[in-house]
Amino acid sequence: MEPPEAPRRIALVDANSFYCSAEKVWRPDLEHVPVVVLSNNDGCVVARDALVKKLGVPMGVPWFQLRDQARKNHWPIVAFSSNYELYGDMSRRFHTVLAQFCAPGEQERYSIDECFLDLSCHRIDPMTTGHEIKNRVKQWTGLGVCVGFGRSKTQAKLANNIAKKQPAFGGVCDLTSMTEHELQALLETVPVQDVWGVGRKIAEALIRGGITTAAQLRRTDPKRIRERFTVVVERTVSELNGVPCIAWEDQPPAKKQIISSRSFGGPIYTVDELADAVRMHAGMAAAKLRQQGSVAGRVGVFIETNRFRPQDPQYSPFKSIKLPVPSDDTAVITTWAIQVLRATFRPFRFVKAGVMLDDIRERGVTQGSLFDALPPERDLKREKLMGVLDKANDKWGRGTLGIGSAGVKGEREWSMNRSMVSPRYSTRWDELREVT
DNA sequence: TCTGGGGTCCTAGGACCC
DNA sequence: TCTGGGGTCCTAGGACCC
Repeated sequence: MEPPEAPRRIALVDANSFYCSAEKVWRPDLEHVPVVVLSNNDGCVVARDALVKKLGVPMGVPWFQLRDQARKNHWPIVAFSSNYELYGDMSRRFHTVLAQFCAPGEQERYSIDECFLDLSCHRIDPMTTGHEIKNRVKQWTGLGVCVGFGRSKTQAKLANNIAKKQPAFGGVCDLTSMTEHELQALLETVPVQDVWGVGRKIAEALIRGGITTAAQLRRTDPKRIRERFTVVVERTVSELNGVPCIAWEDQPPAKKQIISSRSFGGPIYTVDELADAVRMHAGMAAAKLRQQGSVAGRVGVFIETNRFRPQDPQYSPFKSIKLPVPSDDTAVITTWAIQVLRATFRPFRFVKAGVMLDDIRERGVTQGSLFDALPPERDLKREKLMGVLDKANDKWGRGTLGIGSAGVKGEREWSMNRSMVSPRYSTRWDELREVT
């Protein structure tokens, strides 16, 4: 029999209103002004600061609706177009500070603004360490964070949620030092839909069955949960009980699917204009593919009409095709994508297009066709060309170089609207913050 | 007029094979 | 002419996450 494993202690550090905070760090004049950040195309609200949340603005509202509402109510809301170069750099700083608190394999960069730390092997007082983390991130990056400690990732997420929503905790919540009785009592205060892994549908079903709090979910019979739902929810119950079921991933695994898509700045009606956008997305997706050293075996294309206009005829097909030989070559992927597009196109009023790469595997270990006498030779000339493409787009910005007319910089009907974008303060010399 | 983008995992069901 | 069950692979769709 194996010795029982020592209990784990996992921290989840989560930045508060990350995109808004990343903007406000550079705009101290906006400290007391409500701020939102918009999705691509200035479509929806994807981030709200504390002041906007207090106004009762829900996540995901269309900006044109909020703008009118703000005008009517005299809310001085300031909106920013999304500035991913800025957020990416702020994220890098955030994770770099957190790396100081653990060994390399003990950090999992879960998302742009969330990070798990496995501190099981550190002799720490969680509350003290939690506040140290919070203070140091604030001091070095300007970002506010909350810290949650638990015996599993789900518990750590839950602790973080409590730290965020219950001011009495002061931004740090430690479930690992609580008695069973304290833990269960605290979880009584958490609605079941706040549990990580319980979304809208499952929450509805649970509540119908009389399970309304995290404490109740924790006490359910895993077998019955599995019969009623899936293994995913069963694992959540185990995790709530402090039994880790979700793997630790300190190295980000290679993507199994890569998507590039975007709404257009305005509606598009012709296949040639769609082809232009699809070429751009094929190029973007292929570049991501090369970056992780993979090839794709399937290329798919989707185009969409506007589902918010019920008066319009709707047509939103997705079609994919298996490549004769898996590839990471922009020209190859583009050619097939355009072919798929032309096969599905019908004249409608389109508002969005995208390219999806599937059946992704490591480059170099690909099996050639049975009928190939020799393994397919790698085309060194093409690889060199792709290398130049990637370097140029990396250095001078996306869409500097493309195949054919794809992604040549300039205004088109389908290019994005982002009229309220802030400077890239931290990554471009010519956009540095000026102090006068 | 204007309503995001990019992922993962699981399950069910059909095709196909032995 | 009739009839079976088990296994695998693939795909579509649903649910979740940030």
